[in-house]
Amino acid sequence: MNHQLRRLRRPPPPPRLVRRLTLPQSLHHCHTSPSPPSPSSSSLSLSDPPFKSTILDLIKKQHWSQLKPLLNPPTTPSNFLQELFDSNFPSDAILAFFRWSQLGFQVSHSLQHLCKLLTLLANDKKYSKIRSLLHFSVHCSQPFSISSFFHALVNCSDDFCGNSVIVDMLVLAFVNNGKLDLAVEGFKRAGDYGLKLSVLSCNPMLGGLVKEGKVGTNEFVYREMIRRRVELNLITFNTVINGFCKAGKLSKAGDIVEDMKVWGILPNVVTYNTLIDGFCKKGGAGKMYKADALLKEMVEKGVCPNNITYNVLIDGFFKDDNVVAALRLFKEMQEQQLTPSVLTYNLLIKGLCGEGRIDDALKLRGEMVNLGFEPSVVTYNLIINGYCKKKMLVEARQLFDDILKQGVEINALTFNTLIDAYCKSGKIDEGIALRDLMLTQKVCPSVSTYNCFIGGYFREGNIGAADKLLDEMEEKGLRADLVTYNVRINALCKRGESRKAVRLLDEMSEKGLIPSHITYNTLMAGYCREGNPNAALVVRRRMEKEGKRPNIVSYNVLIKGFCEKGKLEEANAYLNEMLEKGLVPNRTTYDIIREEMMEKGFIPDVDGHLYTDSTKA
DNA sequence: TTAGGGTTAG
Repeated sequence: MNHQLRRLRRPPPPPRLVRRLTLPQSLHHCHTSPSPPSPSSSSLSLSDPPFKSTILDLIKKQHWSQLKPLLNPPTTPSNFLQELFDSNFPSDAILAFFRWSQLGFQVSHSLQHLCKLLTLLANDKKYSKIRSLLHFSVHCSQPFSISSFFHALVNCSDDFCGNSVIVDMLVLAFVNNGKLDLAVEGFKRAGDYGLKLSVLSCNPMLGGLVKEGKVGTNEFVYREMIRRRVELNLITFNTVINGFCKAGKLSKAGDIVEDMKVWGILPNVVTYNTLIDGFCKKGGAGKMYKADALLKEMVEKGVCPNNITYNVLIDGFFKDDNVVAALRLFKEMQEQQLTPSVLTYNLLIKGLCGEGRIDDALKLRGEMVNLGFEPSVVTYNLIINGYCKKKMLVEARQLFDDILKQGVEINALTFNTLIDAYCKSGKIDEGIALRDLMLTQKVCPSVSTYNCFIGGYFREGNIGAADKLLDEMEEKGLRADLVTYNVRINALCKRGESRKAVRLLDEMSEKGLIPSHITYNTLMAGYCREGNPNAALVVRRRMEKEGKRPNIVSYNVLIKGFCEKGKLEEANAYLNEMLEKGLVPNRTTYDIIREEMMEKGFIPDVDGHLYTDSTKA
């Protein structure tokens, strides 16, 4: 211990206590072991062995009330702590005092003291205590800057390994407390100091970055980990692959799979599931073909698909409007002896409801109950939504009342689904009654609840009521979100005030909200409806400047806009551009073409290209 | 210690 302490490069010691610590009278009688200090010694220092062991005993037994009188002015918790350091108290005891004094006296110890304690614990290899101390410090104490932490740490110790462990756990503490920016800053600074971090902190940090959609930082950390020779593991690769997949950067995800090979790490079922999900959700044209090919590849390579593999694919095929393939996979899953979960059934119920096949969805609910699965609130929300989309409001309400009676824990989403359906069918009063029920059921109306009502009032043309709700929402501390703005923009566009609506884009960016495809498409549709497709093109440029490529709906809007203006050449040009970009035309695209262009002699072929009778010949 | 589901907006 002494040897280790000598290795600490200490800053000049703070002045010793002016007054030597004085043992309160009560303490002369209460300590049992070791032998009490002599009654004559009313003034003692922690360097006196008997007094030291008394204090140590009090700390170990957590007899704080007896310790408290020692901390009266001019002694402070901080200089008492310094005494503990100077008197070579064991790290455990110092830690116990540190935490108690922070909680009991609401003091935040200095970074110097924190780092000193951390290095003591590192010397003693008490890593779980370092982890919890840092978690506590990041969670409860005054915020501190990364640079001052590093400064204090290297002043305390030049032990490379110990300091690396401490910083590793500091980064982890930031991640676990949702302070990702600080975690990344700590990671960068560790590189400046040449400290070596591990996957214990880097993997969770990568995971956090994926959740927040920060794909650029995710890639930076990954590359930096390789450069700093951090020993990457399977989880590192899977997490980075997930980051790229979520951002739609599938070829980069593929590059990481190649990196894995270089490292001699084989992709596992998580790797494949992540990639398959990436293709299902962001794969563009032919995505399900590629996803299916990945399923075959994993089987060939001896990686066994699991529940999640099938869930992801079933969801993907439903979203691709391929009900047959989705149901085939459900069957295949059971043939593989894989038991579907509640989630699997929910995906199937969602898919069937989306196709309007409520009866089939209900049959599946029966099947899952027979198999012993308890339908979740998600299951019910899906079925209620299915009824609502088919305008079967009576059935939706009946199911809602039933599950309420059964004691299913319905949530804001359940209410919102039904409220929105009422608002859309002109029964806003019924919606309001439901909101009252929400309050009695102790379910808090959310921003989405307000969005449903605001949309409803706008649809009715009751601008005053909508504006009032917007104010009420803010008063209640609920901040308008992306959908709120989309609803407002849509309302303005429908009233022929697209120019006013465009101004809301600036308000959004002031509030830190990023407009979505829907935002821009709504604006473009607004201008097109006003007979001004060229203004829609200006919106499109703005959208592209913000890094968003037009999607199918964007093209549909433009094609329709130019069609209605009789500018068929332009309409056709946008259709071709859409096909060149690998976007797959949907039903709306065909409808637009049929309605607007077929009478002009154009006919769409199966690829979505247009031809006339003469070109076909 | 990494992968999968529900509402509102085009």
